[in-house]
Amino acid sequence: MNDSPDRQVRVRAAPAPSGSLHVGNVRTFLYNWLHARHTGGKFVLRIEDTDTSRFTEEAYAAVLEDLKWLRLEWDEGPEVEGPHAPYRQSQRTQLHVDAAERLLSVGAAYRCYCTKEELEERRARARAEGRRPGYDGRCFRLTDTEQQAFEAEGRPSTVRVHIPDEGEIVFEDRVIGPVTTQLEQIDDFAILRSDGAPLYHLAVVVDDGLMEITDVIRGDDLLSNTPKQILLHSALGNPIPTFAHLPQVLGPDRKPLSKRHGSTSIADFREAGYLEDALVNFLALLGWGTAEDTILSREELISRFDVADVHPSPAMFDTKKLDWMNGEYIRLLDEQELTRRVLPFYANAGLVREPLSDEDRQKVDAATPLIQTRIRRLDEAPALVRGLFLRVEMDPAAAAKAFAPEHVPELLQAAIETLGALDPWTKESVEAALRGLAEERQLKPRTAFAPFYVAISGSTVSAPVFDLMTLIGKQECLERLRRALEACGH
RNA sequence: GCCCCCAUCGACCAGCGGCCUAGGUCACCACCCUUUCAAGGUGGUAACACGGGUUCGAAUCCCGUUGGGGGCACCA
Repeated sequence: MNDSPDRQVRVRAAPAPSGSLHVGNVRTFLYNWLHARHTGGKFVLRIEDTDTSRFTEEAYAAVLEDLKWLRLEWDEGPEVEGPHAPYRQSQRTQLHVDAAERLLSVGAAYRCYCTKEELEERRARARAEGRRPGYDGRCFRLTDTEQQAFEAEGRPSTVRVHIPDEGEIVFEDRVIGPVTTQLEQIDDFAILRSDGAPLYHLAVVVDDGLMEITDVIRGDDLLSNTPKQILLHSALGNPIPTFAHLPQVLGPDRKPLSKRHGSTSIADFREAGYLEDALVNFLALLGWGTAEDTILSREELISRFDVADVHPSPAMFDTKKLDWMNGEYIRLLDEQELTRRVLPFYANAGLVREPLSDEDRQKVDAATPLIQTRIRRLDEAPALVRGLFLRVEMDPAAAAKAFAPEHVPELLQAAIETLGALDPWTKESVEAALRGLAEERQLKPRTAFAPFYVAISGSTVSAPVFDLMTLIGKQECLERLRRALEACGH
């Protein structure tokens, strides 16, 4: 637990905006959010957009949109602001540069005049000789006269922090456990580019310090770099935050989840008809969980979550389980809400056009209970009720199978006659009529009704056919049955 | 190459020295229910990577091996 009485928990999410968020990053943000809510702390959103060549305003907007959709609301950050504004790293460079100057003035950092080419060449050589390819610290050993000479010739310089060769740095990671690093493994890394721009580690540490971040929860790709950041924090006189490194989220091939595994962005999942609560529930359980329960509300997640319980081993993103869980959440929705959510999918599939006509409105409402137990994703809904809105083509394979039995033409003919005379046209009367026909012919329901599914829905994967027929109306049903009869070869 | 991290059913989680003949969930299989498809119900298959220790006792602690992942940038 981190409910240390002396300071309120402050965590942050620090996305580099490159478009819609990757689900792996979302899990990291979710854990931060859960930790903040669980401890009654603050969740800060800081956008790490320092590499201006890579980040666009659209990408930035997409990040905020994703977080809002997931309802991972932030207490400080863009739009809501707060005492540590600005919350976009690109607007904080002066702060970072000032910190670098301070490190320079106290001798914790020094200027390095090595060129990129020199460094690359030395790195390549080190690798070839089996040595660690980091910086060898030679500019730290520059004499004053050598340095003045470089300055006089106007040679550009980066700023590096000096790391002692001896000693070790130990920190207690809340998911990994104690982590020890020998200082000889850490090179004098750069904190300012030769054009004066601050580098990642500097920016993170300065901002985490200024924003009084107490608990850093992030991906374990930063685990090996954490000692560097601890060193920087100390050099800057910051309190050292606690760290929790989350293992990677894996794809089905056990490789880190990436675009080549297909959909990985929140936008993709939203468009496929996943519900935000299902995604949150599912992601929360990737790397953390309880023994018995899997469907957990946000409140339950918040009260049970503890970073210390997070698995140190990587977890695979299992779409099958997500689909199941999403289906559970769809069934939890009330009909009105589900209707509201599937409507865009109907429109997108060309079944209806907004604003809805009265007739379509009625059909859309009536369709909801028919699809609710039949879909796992919202985008599966249109296929089940296409026949409700359109005179759909009959699926050739389904038709071939359903119309093959010898009794089918006669059955369809009888149905056309019986239904043609049916009054009133209600679900009960339609069902009774068709069941009657099946019984007279001693047909089992499943074989008897297959032709009707194909005739009305175009397929045997469909919402229940009696409901559809009732909603479609007598005349249209008769039309489709006649069409089916013709397709049988009559 | 060097350093660091990880290792329970196919997947996610439970297990934190005896309650384990290893539990739950997804997936899978079978059966039931059923107008198709689902949903629902019942049951089932299935795992402690390997090898050494420590201990009366190990899935649980330690060490190796193997296998995965990450880091070693004037990227973030």
